[in-house]
Order: sequence, then structure tokens, then C-alpha cells
Amino acid sequence: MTNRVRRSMPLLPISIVMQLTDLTARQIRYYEEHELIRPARTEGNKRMFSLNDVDVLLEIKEYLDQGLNIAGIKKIFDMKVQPKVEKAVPKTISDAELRQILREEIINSRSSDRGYRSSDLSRFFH
DNA sequence: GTTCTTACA
DNA sequence: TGTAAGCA
Repeated sequence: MTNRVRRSMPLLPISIVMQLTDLTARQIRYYEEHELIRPARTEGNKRMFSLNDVDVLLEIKEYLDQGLNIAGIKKIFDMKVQPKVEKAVPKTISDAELRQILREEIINSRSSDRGYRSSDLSRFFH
């Protein structure tokens, strides 16, 4: 089983997620309404959250602390799904430049999994 | 007892 | 965002 699958498995009830994130049930449901998370449902219509959902909620909380609103957070999340591709690569690049580009790609792919340094994009959406 | 939806402040 | 009502 891949780690991606593990992180996507709906295992946690809302009560546990509340403790893990310090968010209220009201907030967690609100963010779901705005499609920031997509928790699964049990047969009884109970929400079941994955570790991925928890990570997203923790990130949302960080942006909230920085004064971002839902609209701003949505924009940031959308940008992560569809990263900007305007940086044209020169026909010839040095080894140093190549390493720099690859390093950035690694960092980007990391942050779209989880764990962020949320001090970069947030300042554009205050 | 816990969670869900809806609605109001 | 908090809270309350009425269900499941």
C-alpha cells in the first residue's frame, strides 16, 4: 500500500479532528462547504477524515492566523493544484541553473503533499 | 452520547 | 462563527 493511499484513508471522526486541529466542528464543516476538504461519509452520513484532510485543515488554520479569509485561502489552494508555468526555460542553461530549477521543483512537489512554509504566497492575499 | 442539517444572531 | 433545535 502506498503512502498516498494511507494518507487518503478516511479514518478519523470529527471529534478527533477537532482535537488534532483545534478547530471547531462548525469551522471544519464550513471549510468542507467551501470545498477546501472532502471528507468521506459513513453509511450513517458521518464525516470520516483522512490524514490528508488533517494536514489541509492545519494549513488552513495557519493562513487564518495570518489574517487570510476563505477567498484568499481558496486562491492559494487553487494555485497549488495548477502551478504557474510561465517560467520559460532558456535553450541553454548552466549546471548551476539546472540544479536550481530541480531544487525548486522538489520543494514544490513536497508542499503539494503536505507540510508547508506558509510565508510565501500568503502576503499577496491579505 | 455523538454527529448531522438548518437556521438565526 | 457560536449556538440551538430536531433527527439519525
